[in-house]
This record gives sequence, structure tokens and C-alpha cells, in this order.
Amino acid sequence: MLMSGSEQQGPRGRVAQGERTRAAILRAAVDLASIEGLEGLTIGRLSTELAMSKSGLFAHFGSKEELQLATIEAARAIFIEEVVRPVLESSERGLPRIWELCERWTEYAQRGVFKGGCFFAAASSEFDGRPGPVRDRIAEIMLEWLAALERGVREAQEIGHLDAKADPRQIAFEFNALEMAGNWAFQLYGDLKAFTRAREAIRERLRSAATAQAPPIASLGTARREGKLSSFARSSSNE
Amino acid sequence: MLMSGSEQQGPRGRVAQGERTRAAILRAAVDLASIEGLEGLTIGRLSTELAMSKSGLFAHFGSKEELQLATIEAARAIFIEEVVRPVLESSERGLPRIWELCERWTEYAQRGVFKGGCFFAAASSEFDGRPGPVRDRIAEIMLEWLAALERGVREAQEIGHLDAKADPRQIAFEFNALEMAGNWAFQLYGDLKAFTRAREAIRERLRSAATAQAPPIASLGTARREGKLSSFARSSSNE
DNA sequence: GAGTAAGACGAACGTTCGTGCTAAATACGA
DNA sequence: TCGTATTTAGCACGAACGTTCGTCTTACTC
Repeated sequence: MLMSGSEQQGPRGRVAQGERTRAAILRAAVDLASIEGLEGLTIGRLSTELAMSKSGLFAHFGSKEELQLATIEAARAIFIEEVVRPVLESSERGLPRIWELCERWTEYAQRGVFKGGCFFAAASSEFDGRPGPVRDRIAEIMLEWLAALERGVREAQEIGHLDAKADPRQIAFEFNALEMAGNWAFQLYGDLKAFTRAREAIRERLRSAATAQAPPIASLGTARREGKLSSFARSSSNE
Repeated sequence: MLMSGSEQQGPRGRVAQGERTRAAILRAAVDLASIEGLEGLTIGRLSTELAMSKSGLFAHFGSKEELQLATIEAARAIFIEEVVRPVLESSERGLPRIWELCERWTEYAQRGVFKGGCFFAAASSEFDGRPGPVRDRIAEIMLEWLAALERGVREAQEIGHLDAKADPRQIAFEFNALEMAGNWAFQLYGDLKAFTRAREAIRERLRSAATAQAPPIASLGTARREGKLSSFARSSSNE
């Protein structure tokens, strides 16, 4: 569901010109939309930014709504690449993975993968009152993410890291809430400590639900790059 | 045209006509903005909805930004009236009040005081990337709310309901995160259970920080209307 | 080299945006 | 009841919106 297959190429081995242009448009669109919103994502403005004509840009999508939907898919692909895949590839199932999911998300928000903060946090707030395919797709993708968190918790329970009596849905809700609030405070106040607060709350919540045979929460570090996690990495990481 | 003589007030020096019209505009503006956003709050659309002319409406504010700022103030007044004041008037300092703050907020979001959900949740997300007086004012008001939560916690610590070692800022952050996530899930999925989840998480967090002499958390009910809270009410509630 | 299709362009469509002006209508103290 | 100040409407503006159209360039096929 989250994470799927490969890209197709043009007729001959090379990628068609149009495809490259389209990709460039979407790369810019995703950043612009994360700042200005999906509705503030304007064809005129986008074309100016890319130094191309409105009509030329427009031809790639056929309607503004199609552009919005394509932008959402592009953002989803980036999100998966930046957050979901690294976690599935590098962390062990159970408590390390659920922690790593949160950690990676926080980092993704903090690092500014999208210029205006988390694309989906912004888009879901913007479109929650505007029925239509755009809203529906955004809601779906957010559900995917919530489901990923929930599955992480469930796996941790199966392995015996977390109390089996805990409600995975509830915990997923809480973690998502804390992460999005971190993103929110960072965007509104530039307050980096908000991420620390989110992290701290998540850690504490994990502690409260952890079992005796869970790896110590304190060992779940912040600096994951290079090594620190190699003790957990690459055993049977997929799915 | 809008609210002519029909709105009977005493014939003596009552509220000026313009003031009444302005208030009617803002009442509509606040709802429209909570759905469409403060930028989607359009003068043309608003005037159509109120069956008055664009220019007539416009004259009350002088610029779109002034309209936005006035709308924000109107929303703030409603929020205070619906959430803050009832709590300060009806609940005892300490744990009951901090709980009641959260409870009232949840109810305010659930009840649809603004048609599109919490006005400030929407507005702060929309404007977090657009510097200017509008963004600044929204940020200020959200800080007021966070400070109110924080003070609630601090008071509960002073009274001895909550562990003095807990960090009030941290707890305020967490409660705000859970509430806003409840609002978010409700707006996006129509999921009423999200509010239950938020409530549950807040209750649990309070439990974890409560002292021995705190009133039992379980007694902090959901149904507050009529009586249930009269045991806490009206001792020295002000300030 | 001729033929074809994709891709990008500039101009223009009708609409709506925010914002000025000026005149009419209305409310209200005298 | 009247006169004036406030309040509303009418109209026009330039800019930007999404969208359509016809044209021109480029690149690949035969």
C-alpha cells in the first residue's frame, strides 16, 4: 500500500523530454504548495518560477485539479522515499521501528524536505472542508500513514515489546498528534524545541506501554545516521 | 437592506446601524473563513452571501487585510466566550480547571462553533508561511491559548494536584497537540471517536502527573452541563 | 528529405479578485 | 420635520485566475 513499484521509461531507453519537464514542474509545485497551499498553487505563478509559459505548463495536466492531484502523488513519493522506506530498510520490527518511524518523521519536518513544512499536514488542513477528489486523496494518504504507525505498534505488541492491552489505534493517533504539533509550532514560531517536546512525549508514552523484554527506551537515540542503529539493522527488515 | 428597521432596538441612542452591519458581516466572515480559509474569505463571496454590495461591505474595512484582522478578532471574542470564560467562571483552580479547559475546547470543536472547525487551527496552518500582521496576530492568539493551558498546569502544581517536577510548557504542548489532532481528524474524516481519543490521552497524562491529594481523575466527567460541576463552582474563580 | 507527432509558446477568452471613486439612500439629533 | 453625517450602492479599473486556441520549433520515422 505504502511503497509500490517502478517507473516506466519512454519509448526508447531515454526518458522523453515531456516527462522530464513534468517532473521539474512537480518538484517546484510540491514546494510551492507546501508554502502557499494547494489552492494557492497557481499555474501562473508556477510558470513564472520555472520560466516557462502558462499554456505550456498547463498542457501537461489539462486542469488545475489534475495538477493538484499530480502534485499530491509527487509529494507522496518524496515522503515515502524520505521517511517510510529508510525506516523499513534500516530498523528492526518492534519498538525500534515504531520509534524510528516517529524519529524519521520529525527529522523530515525539521529538515524542511518541503519548504513549507509537512506537505500533508498543510494540505489536509486546507482541504478538510472542500469535498472532491483532491480531499479524498489527501485523506487516503494520511490514513496510510496512520495505518503505518498503527502497524508498527501492533508488531511491537506481537514481538512483546509493548503491552498487548494497549490500543494501537490510540497510540497511532497520539504519535501523529504530537508530530503534527511539532511541525505546527515549528512553522508558526520557528521553535525547534517543539520537536524535542514531541520526541520527549513519544518516548515517555512508549516507556509507559513497554514491557520488561523491550529494548531500553533510552537507547533509542536521536542521532541515527551512520552506525548508531546498526545493532538493529538488516536482519529481516522487509514489511 | 441588511438589517434595516426590522431589528428593533430601543429608539434612543442605541448601537449605530453601521456597527450592527459590521457585526453581521464578521459573524458570516468567521464561518466562511473557518471553511475556506482566511485567504479564501473573499469580499465578493461574502457580500453575495449577505445580499449586499461588494463596495458597501468593503467600506467597513478599507482593505482585505483589515477585514482579515477584524475577522480574527471576532473569532477570538467568540472563542473566549465559548471556551475560556465559562471555564474560568465555573471551575476550581487546579486539576479541575485544566481538565475543564481541555474538555471545553474539545466540545467547542465538536459542536461546530465555527462551521469549518476550530478557526485558529485552520488559520494558523494557512498563514504559517505568510509573514505579515495577519500571521503575527494569529500566532499571538495561539500563544495566549498555550499560555492559558500552561498556567492551568502551573496552578495545579501550586495547589499540589500535579507533580511539581512536571514541565508545564511540555504538558501544554501535549494537550494542545491532542486537541488539535482531534479537530483535524474530525474535519478530515468526520470521526467523532477522535475526540474520545484526545480526551483519553489527556486523562491518562493527567493521571501520570497527578499527586496523591489530587481529586480522582475518573471523577472529571464529560457531561458537565447542569450540576455535575457545581461541586467545583464559584469559590474564588476569577483571574 | 518529407511526414508526423510532441512539446512549448503567445495571445486572448470570460471571470473574479481587491480597490478606488462618486452618487444615492438611509439613519438620527435638532 | 429637516439637515447632515453616516452608510450603502453603482460602476470602473487593473491584475490575476483557469482555460482554449492556433502556431512554431524540435526530434524522430520512413
